[in-house]
Amino acid sequence: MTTGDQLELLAAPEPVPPPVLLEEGVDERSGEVAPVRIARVAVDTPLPHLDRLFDYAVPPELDPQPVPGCRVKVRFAGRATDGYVVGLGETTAHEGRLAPLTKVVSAEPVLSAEVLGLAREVADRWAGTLSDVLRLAVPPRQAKVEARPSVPRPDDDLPGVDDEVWHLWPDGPGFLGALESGTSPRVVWEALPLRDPAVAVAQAALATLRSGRGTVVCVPDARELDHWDAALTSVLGHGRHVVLSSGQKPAERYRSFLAVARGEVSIVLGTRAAAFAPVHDLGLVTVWDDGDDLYAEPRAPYLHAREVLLTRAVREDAAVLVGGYARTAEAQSLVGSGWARSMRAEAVTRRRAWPRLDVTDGSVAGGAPARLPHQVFAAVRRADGPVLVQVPRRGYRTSLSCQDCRTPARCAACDGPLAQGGRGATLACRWCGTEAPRWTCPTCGSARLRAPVVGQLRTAEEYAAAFPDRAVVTSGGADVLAEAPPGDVLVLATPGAEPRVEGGYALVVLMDTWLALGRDDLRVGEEAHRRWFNALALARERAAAVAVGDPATLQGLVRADPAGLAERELAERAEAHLPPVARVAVVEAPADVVAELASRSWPGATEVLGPVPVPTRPGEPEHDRLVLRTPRRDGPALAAALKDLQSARSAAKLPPLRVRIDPHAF
DNA sequence: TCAATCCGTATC
DNA sequence: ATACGGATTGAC
Repeated sequence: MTTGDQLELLAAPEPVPPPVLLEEGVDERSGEVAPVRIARVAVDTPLPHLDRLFDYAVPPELDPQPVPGCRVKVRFAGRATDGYVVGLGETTAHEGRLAPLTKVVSAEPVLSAEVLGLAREVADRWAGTLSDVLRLAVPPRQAKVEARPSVPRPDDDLPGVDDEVWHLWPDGPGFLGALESGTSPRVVWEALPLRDPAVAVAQAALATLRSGRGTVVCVPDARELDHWDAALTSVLGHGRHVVLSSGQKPAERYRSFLAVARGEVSIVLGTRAAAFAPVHDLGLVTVWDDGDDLYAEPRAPYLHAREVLLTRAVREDAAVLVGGYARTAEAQSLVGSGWARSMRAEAVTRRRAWPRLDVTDGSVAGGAPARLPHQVFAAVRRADGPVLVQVPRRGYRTSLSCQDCRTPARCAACDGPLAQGGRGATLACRWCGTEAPRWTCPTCGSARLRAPVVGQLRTAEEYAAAFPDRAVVTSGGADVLAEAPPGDVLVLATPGAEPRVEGGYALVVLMDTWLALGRDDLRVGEEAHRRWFNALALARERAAAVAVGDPATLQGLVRADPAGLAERELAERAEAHLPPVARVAVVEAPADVVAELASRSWPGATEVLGPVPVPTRPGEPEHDRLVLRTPRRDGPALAAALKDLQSARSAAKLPPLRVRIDPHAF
């Protein structure tokens, strides 16, 4: 070999080693060479820079032997660590010595290839780690449950699909037919009072089951879960679905999970973590009331169950049903892009289904109790049957708005909420920090600002005194009622805590609607309308409804037009460059770290807003917040950049940053 | 010249 | 956390 050749070799880039057979064992009897079995393992480590697969040697004497998807113990960085085998083979790209699997915890394959792929995609989308996502996707093991598998089997024949409940929607029966024939339509569904959405979804799950495919149904909370569980049982009979929720006891939850993982049951009803349920041959994913913030995971990587389900539907070619009385801008964007179809009833049906809504200002007249508008007083006196009064909770985070027309005060630079006393005592944007010393209202030109009035919570005693012929019950806070007693009851409930009542309410009252609009996150309007529609949906047919507030801001509610409202909301988000039209990443960390991040260059057309101080409770360390905003197409690149950042930090033993992609609120 | 020790880095 | 490799230090 000449000197020149050697130099060339030295200058050449590091050669990528081909996968090699590392070690060989010789069978003593035959003398044949037996290759060493290698397990590829997803190791449970919180460190982003170690978020990849590692290979381990499988000792031949290990009992039981590993299978793909099973839980194992391995020695990782010197300590015993949990992991999942994601594959078995005979080659590795690792150049060093392989450590052996320490133990196969159980031969139960709890992590399917589908869920692994989903978890990887989800982790990347939210700049998080596979481990963090797998912790949500696979519940903790319960050995006793594994040993004694016991889910009741259905004891009757599969019923036929009954599309009666879907007749209110012209496309409804066709949708069920498509599911039953094995195709995968995608629908954003505007539900209506008068038909139980849980029964309608149960029929959709049944149609899907009759095509040989499974369904995941997500609902926001335990109260809905109970109702939907009963509805699914009424349609499907016993043993055809399981409930999977974080509220269950560990053994109960794991029993449901195992029944699904083993393919014994293929319809899953649950809260947000059920989005990962390992249903075999997935045919349909459904999410009810996707605007509920309970779908947003409060821990890293702060993912959203609706987005997980949509991702999953694409990966597994499943049908999609995003339903609610109200409609989110996110759901509307699926329609706007043509990805999903909007399913609504005709106008005449919608008018018949929703209660007729009168809007009254807050004027109080003689005869009514203190602070109770006389139109509300009169309507309650007139009502023949149960009455629901939705009372906004006090203590909402309030932002500033116009003194004269109540338009929220927004930042001229980024459309974020203005607040007093962020940095110093000047008026400044809570997102980007831009100061607005001379604010004027873009709607009416007024220069006067006000903090929205936080209304007095009317006490049950006041109502009881005003309506002596009615039993007054309350629901809210720690005491949430699922079902109100029948009869001439008057129910006072905070938004989201409204109980159902047998036969539906004769009257629904929405008190002080402007209070709900005084919050300052990006979903003010959407969230307020969602809660109003959900309350109105508890009314019986031809019920009355009264809203206390400004008729101009309640037009969409009066017209009972959730899709129209969602379209407007989406247009506003587009104009303000907010999700789901744009993608944002909200990063929180100590001020010096955030300052350095603010000066970096970020992928594509990413804008940097801030930093601004995060409002902190006493005793908490002070942090700054940076908002990175980017066109949707650059979302993956931004997430990758943030993941790289987290990796670099964890490799340097620095604490992780709090990174939230498209958070529900910030 | 060699071994003990320190430091940074990878973690199979 | 622990283990390893390379660099550094210090005794002979």
